[in-house]
Amino acid sequence: MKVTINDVAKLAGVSIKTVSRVMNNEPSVRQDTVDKVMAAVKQLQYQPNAAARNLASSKSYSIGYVYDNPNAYYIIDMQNGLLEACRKHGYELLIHPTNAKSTNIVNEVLDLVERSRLAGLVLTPPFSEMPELAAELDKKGIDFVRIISGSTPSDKLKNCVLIDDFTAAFRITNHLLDQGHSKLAFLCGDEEHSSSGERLAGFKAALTKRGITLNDDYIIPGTYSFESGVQGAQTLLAMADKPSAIFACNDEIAAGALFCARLSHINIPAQLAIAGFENSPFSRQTWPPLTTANQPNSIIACQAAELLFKACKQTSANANFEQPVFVPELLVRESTRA
Amino acid sequence: MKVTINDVAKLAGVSIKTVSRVMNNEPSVRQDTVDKVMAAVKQLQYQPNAAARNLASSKSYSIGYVYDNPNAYYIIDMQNGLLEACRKHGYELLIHPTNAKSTNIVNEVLDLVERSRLAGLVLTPPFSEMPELAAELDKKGIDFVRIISGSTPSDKLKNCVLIDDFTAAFRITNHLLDQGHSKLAFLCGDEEHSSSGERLAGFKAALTKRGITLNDDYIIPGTYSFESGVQGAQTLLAMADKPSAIFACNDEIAAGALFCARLSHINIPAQLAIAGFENSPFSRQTWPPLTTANQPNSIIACQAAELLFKACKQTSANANFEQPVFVPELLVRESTRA
DNA sequence: ATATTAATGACTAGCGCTGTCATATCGATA
DNA sequence: TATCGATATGACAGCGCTAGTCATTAATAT
Repeated sequence: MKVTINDVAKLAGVSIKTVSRVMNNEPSVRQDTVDKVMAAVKQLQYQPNAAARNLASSKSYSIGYVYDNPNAYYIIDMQNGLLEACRKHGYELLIHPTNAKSTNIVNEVLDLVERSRLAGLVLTPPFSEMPELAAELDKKGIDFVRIISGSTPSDKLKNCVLIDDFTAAFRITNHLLDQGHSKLAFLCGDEEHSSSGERLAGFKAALTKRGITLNDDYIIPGTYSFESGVQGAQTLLAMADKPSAIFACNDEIAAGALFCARLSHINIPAQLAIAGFENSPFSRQTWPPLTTANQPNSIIACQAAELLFKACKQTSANANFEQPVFVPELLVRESTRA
Repeated sequence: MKVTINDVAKLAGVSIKTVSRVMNNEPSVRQDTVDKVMAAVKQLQYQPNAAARNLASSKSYSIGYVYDNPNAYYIIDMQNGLLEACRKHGYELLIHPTNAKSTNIVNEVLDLVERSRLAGLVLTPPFSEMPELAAELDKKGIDFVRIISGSTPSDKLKNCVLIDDFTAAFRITNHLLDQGHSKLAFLCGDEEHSSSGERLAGFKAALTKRGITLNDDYIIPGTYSFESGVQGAQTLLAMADKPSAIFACNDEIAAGALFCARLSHINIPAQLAIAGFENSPFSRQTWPPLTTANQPNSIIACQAAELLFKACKQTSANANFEQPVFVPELLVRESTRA
């Protein structure tokens, strides 16, 4: 019934110490010994007792995912990616949704790590973009990986997985320009999310490159929400000189803009092109379907977790982080097709 | 730095065993002793080490949430509700998405419980509707709570939280009838989800009560997906005698139907009324917004977890389960408003 | 064959808590 | 006040594993 390390040792004909060595990937175990042990493990379906392991080694085999994001699809994708990596490496995932704006969020996270004896943390925006959090975690020697908006690996972003929102936004904007639009508006997401800034920067860069003058009035601040999209579009459509295309910072905003356009009996895309970002499931389900950029969230999350596991294994001294960069890919759909 | 039970015992002037008793709410500890200990706990900010607890007691303070549902909003809501209850009771939540159709799902779940030493399980459809799973869990003495579609508490549903889809569907149908419709169609969800059957039953009951003859051709089998809604609506709209209202088994399906209606240039709700179910966030964001029924998922989940914790504490012998029933509430929006 | 290194095992000591069982304390009764 | 049953508390072992220390053996080099 309950298989312990002893049973494995007996079956493999080695000492429990050796089994322990194998289970923990310690060096200086001969390959055929490893094989013998692994065979026994498989035969007995041995699963080390996590509690005992944690207790004895005072570090756990679980990582935490701290998030505060209203987008369910995003979270689920992230979770699934993280879980995939966790399963592969025998870790457990502890999810910790919380309010990013709470005053002592740093302490809350620190508490979480201590209480649950977490081996590490995966942070997504806005947590991945809090310098004071990163600093504190570093100080305490807590391993973590951040998923963050950015295009260029750098020393400051040591333990980061980068999402190149800039380039993706640049491409979406180019697509809009290719459709013959020149009066482009931009609906921003939350200011404190750097993705919003990056996307806006990509948007501006594309205009500049084509020599198109940017109309500052066409840049509408907002948040990553449907309501914000409705409002933003309202503002734009009330202008004497309306834009002919809207680039929304994400699909929710774009869906809001679409909703507003429909209220105003404006034909999409004939009278107004709308593009989103993120490739949420519903971006295919709006009418017309939204042009957007696909962010492979679960793959990104999986990579982030892999990176974290690597980090956990090496001493911080010789830490040598890769910085994978993902460029969301342009998906052209009817909402912008001439 | 690290506070152990010893520190608390010393400060409170009692033995560690007594502290343990207090921490576990065991009876036969005098009130003033409890107070002394709790004061020490508070002063030292003591947090019991979960790993040690698990190891010593061979049962853990985590529960599992097993699910297989494509609906991200649903999952997130459930998770949040479960987490709320977990935090309150000092439990941890282990999420376990998996494929419900895999052949040996029962073993997989059993494995999960054993490997992670789970204290209990929360099951949502379709897992909550697998008699063989429930039987096996019962046999192994594993505590679990099911969230399930049903209206009447009964012995067979001992450890269940019920969602009264029947009544909710009955009310939605009544609303449709009140709008003057008499040619009502129904787009089914997955057959293996009993919610689909319950909702259909409620639909039929409402028609019967009003003495309206049911057109069997108007009942379209399908799955809980947008695509299914598109297809179902296509079938209905291709009929010589089209229905004037569609009741979709959930919002996704309704959104699909909406999409299809738009493709066919059919005006909603003037030419066709469409109602959904679930109150997904996007049901407010379609055009026009969808009439639906609100299922308070996170509250339901929280209740389920509470029930589970109760179950964990009592011996199965004197188990005395409540069976809370939730009736999703009708939300009338533009998609059905005359 | 011998020196040198790499693999492995035997043993021990915990990790921080809970379970068992023995002991101490208490209130009530005779 | 002595006695008893019930209640409250403590001493101690052990959960299953890791990690350290040496001692021992096997593999490789000289």
